Amino acid sequence: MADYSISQLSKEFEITTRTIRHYEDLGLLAPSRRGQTRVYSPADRIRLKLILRGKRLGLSLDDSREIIDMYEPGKTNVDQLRKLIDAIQLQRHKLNQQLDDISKLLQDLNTAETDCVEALKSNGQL
Amino acid sequence: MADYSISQLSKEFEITTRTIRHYEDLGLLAPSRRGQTRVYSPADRIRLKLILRGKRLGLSLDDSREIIDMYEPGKTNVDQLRKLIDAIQLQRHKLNQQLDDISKLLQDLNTAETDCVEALKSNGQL
DNA sequence: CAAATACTTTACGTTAACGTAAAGGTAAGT
DNA sequence: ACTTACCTTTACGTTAACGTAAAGTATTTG
Repeated sequence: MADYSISQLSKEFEITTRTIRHYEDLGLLAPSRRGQTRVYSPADRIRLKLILRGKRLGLSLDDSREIIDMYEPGKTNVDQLRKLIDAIQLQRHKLNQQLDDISKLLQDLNTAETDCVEALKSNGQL
Repeated sequence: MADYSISQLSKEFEITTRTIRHYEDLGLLAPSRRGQTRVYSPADRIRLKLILRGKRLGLSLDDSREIIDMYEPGKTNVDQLRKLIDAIQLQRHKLNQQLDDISKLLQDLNTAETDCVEALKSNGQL
């Protein structure tokens, strides 16, 4: 219990219902149904949260699906586990690259900002 | 001096020349010309670098252009400076959000990885 | 019980960010 | 002079990620 309707989720995460259905079309979500109507479990909600986090990080929906599927149970096959570990390393590498990019950008923003503030000061305008 | 051709840049950054010309079409780059041929200055090269960094962070090309334009000189107008500072704050906010997202994802990856390794160990396969 | 509200599927439209020819100009090497 | 290697513009094609409209079903509310 404590399930969600599609519009509830769309409001909570500020996306359209179309978007949520789109994720289902691509196999990223698989809510159960009550009759014809979609019913989202807390687990479904978490999956959606992960998808949106991936989006903020610039991942494609396909990438997100792969990552999310990493957390799924039933990974009994040894080869699958090895492939998973490889995929994880790769993702970690990408994320560390992003961290680097971000810290550089933040530095640049700081520089730009102090430049602005200085310029304003020297105009006696601040 | 120390200028670049379009193919040099495309090789250095592992993108196609089409991509570079596309950025010019969108007003992100404005190389000079020798005759009809594009000539990229070191400053142009830096701009391209910034664009690609933005891309890795999931920014749109329009977003990147706005950010890049922050670093440009000739920002004498006071109102412009104020707007710039606001834009910088906003970008900083987004980047901090991304930092948060990434650290969470890295945590998840760690968990997933140790789970994998454990599963392999218990199979006597590692 | 009628009207509004929320849900559904189907399907064509749109935007961003390029890909992919096509058709041609220029400059260097042999 | 001919081929090879870059360069150019123009223009239609493609993919991802939805938007948007149409047409219908189901439930809730005045």
